[in-house]
Amino acid sequence: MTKTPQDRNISSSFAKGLSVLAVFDAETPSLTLAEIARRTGQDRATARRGALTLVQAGYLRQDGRMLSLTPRVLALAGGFLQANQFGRRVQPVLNQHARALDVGITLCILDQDRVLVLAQSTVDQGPVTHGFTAGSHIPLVHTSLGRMLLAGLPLEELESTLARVPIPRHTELSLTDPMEIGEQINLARSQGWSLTDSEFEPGILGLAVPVSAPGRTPIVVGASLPRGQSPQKDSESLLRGLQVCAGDLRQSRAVESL
Amino acid sequence: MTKTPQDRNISSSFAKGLSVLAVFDAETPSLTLAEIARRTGQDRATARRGALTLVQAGYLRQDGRMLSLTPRVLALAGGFLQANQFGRRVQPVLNQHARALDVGITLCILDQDRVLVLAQSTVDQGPVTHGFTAGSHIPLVHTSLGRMLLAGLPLEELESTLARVPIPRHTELSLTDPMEIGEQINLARSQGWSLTDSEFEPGILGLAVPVSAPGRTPIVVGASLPRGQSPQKDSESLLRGLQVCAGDLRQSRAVESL
DNA sequence: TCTATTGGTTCGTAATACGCACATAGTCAA
DNA sequence: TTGACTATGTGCGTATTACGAACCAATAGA
Repeated sequence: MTKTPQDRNISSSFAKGLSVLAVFDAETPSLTLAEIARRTGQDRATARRGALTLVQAGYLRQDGRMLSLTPRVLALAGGFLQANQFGRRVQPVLNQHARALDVGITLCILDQDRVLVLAQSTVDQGPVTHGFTAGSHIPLVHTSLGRMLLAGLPLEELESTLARVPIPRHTELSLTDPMEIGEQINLARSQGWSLTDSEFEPGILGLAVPVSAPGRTPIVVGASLPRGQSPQKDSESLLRGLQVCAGDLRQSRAVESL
Repeated sequence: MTKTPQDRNISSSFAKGLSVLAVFDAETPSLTLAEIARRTGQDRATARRGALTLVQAGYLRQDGRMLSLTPRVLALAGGFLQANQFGRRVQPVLNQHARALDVGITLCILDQDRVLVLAQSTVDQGPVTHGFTAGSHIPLVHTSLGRMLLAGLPLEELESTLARVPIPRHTELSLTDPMEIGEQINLARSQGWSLTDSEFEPGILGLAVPVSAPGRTPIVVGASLPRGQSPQKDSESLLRGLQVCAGDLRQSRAVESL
């Protein structure tokens, strides 16, 4: 009657618990037990055990019936950031170019069909402030960052991804036809940069260029700027700046093993 | 023969797995299975199951025999940062004051007897660049940030903490007598700021002021500057700047519920 | 008010993770 | 090379563990 050919090397309890920790995202900063159970697809009792374990370990805190993340989760990320010398190698480069170009620069990677912000330069009051930080997720198909990342995928992976991801509609100008989006991605790949115009935020241009070498895990940097009369012209100097920034990052060898 | 009065609400497998994830810190960016087992105090087989589960979940990657964190752990931190609007409320304030004062400003909290960096403004090439980022741990008893944090603890907690933590010796000037350190902490509490001189890095001053209200979970901001002839004088204007910064953070209500 | 949902608890049982043990393969010194 | 040591992978019997249904109490919503 053994019907579960489970991998004895994987701890399913642990995996279930992890998925509890992972349901806390930007949109839902605090959740009830019932919510967690629903989102993880676990039984309420199971989700409760997972959540209580996380509370005991200090990763979650409980205020009444709401559960939310504690600062301790930052320590986990800190391990990654320090291991890759982000503070020493990446952040200074981003800051330097951001200062010179007077824009916020974002470094991103793909993670689970989403764009994950690895690091972001910090310029006072940029024109577009969505409040993204390292660890934030940003839209995939309607941002220059996302499209440039997708352009770095192997073709078959790109196709399956495009077929899989939802295509929301952030603005009137958001492309909704997967074919059109695919073309923009191909364009980005061939020309080596990606420009989006008001597809995520009205009146805002997004510009992104690759950092990683072709064929490797895609990593990109990008920036936003307010749309003027001529998007192409507006972004010309910024494009060159971003390309220099990407070159510096490549040279710093900081993003090679991600 | 039942001898383990275990809490049925806690999943011990999950807790063990979490401790595997937590052993990856700044000093040891990649570990072997045996190392993990040793550090977590778990059986090798147990540690292996935990690690393999983390690999499958995408939080760890395996290169040969070495295991290391993947960028995905950043997403966990992102949940916390976004929930508390760090990108929108905290980072801009830090950046603004950092720019005005021309120093890097660090926002910290206590976590497990360590100083955890919550956020950091990044000024181009500050004098002291340890490469700290959000999620980094910095020394507790020999930095102004750590002492100011300790000064915010209830007295009995402070005592037990001081008795518990190791006291390393970073420089010739590092205080090593717990009593002396305790006095410095008391001084910090009474005067409302903390100054350290070359106790962590030779020739570098550290200055920190509290952000949190007295009695609440301590949160502090601080900065570093090179030591001149007179530490007190050097830091006078910076102290006022940090106090304004702390006031702004208080007003932004961003750090109330940590 | 009534009703639906939630949080908390109990408990029998199936499933699971534990950890010893063994086999193998590197690693370093002598 | 040899030999001692350490690391990794895996099998497996068994005790532990986590599962989830069922139930009650409390809360929220209408």
